[in-house]
Amino acid sequence: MRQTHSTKQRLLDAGIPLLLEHGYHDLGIQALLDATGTPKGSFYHHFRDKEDFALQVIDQYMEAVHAGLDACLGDVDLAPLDRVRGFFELVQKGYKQEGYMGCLLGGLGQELSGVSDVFRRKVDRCFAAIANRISVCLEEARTRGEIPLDSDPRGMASLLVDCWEGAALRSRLRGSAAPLTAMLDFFFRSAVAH
Amino acid sequence: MRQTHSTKQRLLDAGIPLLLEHGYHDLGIQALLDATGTPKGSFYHHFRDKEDFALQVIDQYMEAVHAGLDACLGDVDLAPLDRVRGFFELVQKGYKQEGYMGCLLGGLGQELSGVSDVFRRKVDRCFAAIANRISVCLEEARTRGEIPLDSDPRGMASLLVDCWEGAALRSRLRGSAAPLTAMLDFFFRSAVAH
DNA sequence: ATGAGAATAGACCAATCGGTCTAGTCAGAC
DNA sequence: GTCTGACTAGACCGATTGGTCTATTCTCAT
Repeated sequence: MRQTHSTKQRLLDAGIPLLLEHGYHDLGIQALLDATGTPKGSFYHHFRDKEDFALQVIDQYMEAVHAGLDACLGDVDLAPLDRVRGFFELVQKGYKQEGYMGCLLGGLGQELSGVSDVFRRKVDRCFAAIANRISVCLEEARTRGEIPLDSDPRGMASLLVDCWEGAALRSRLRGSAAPLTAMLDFFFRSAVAH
Repeated sequence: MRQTHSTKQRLLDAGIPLLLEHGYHDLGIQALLDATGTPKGSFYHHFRDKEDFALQVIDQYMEAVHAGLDACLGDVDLAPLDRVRGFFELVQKGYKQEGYMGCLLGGLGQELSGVSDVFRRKVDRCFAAIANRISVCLEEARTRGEIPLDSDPRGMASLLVDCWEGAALRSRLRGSAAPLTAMLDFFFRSAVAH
């Protein structure tokens, strides 16, 4: 395997911003090939088809997300609730760098969930995985008394992810971080005292 | 103009569920034509092109939304906050009837905002219009003391719409109303007492 | 050195895409 | 009746789509 790694990786890396911008159906294989200087034969050597490619791009995206979660949620110097907020602020910085194109999961989820159960379930599992990790932190916040004892960490984590996605869409539409920060402010203020 | 009205209207009516399910790029003109028994000539008589059609479908969708707002927000027998909640519960009923396909604005906004400024701005204006009408009700709630006097009705309304869209996406992914009700419960509980 | 398999390279394919074009049909104005 | 413009009807078009195929080149183990 000569430089299989670099070619396949190059395609996956280019896939994230291209799928973010164009979505699935508007991104032609040829456009991806042109953008990366890859011949078609290579693409179909490394990927079964376009769907396989997009699914692996999602995996690639999720690796970065989990790396962000690792970095933020594991910071024991911070209070649990601040770790969670820190994660979303990190993601927000990423959005800004990409020019506020929102979240790949939200984009592909919206475009494809009506037409493909594979993508629908895949994206849902990704959201559930993120919420799951956040709920651990929220549970710790609960036992520490940072949030009310009768809070529901799992429900709150899922809600947080859902609302974040909505704010990310709006942020994309407006090309601004305002909807994201407004959402975080509201959520964390409400979570502490309800 | 013989039955221009019924043909054009038939296309627009069919466009809402078809665009909801397939999104923009996956909905071929021919599929729309087949679904409605319309010859291609008629389509291009009534619409400049596919984009023009989709934009008019959005207008059609917004008419229903504004009708729902009229019905709910004008109900003076209810407290202002309950009117707002009533609106979203009405929308939620609609989602259920369509099999939880989410919101057309969110779907097209996600798919097309990276690729078309026309759609990006259009969808953003639609969200802003909805939030605007809701903010009037929230302002009334504020002066009546239903929510804290230092609340920001405009910001809250925008936030509510954004988070709703996120919950609608999740509801679509899971084929369930749970994310929608969870979101509403959290928001209205938090809005009252912050 | 050579054989094997991984990877590259791009010509090629049928199908579908959005859109155009011309012909014909229809209702109402005069 | 007949003229006019709105509307229907679908054949047709070039471009592009996702995907296949064969030929070639490269790397590494032996």
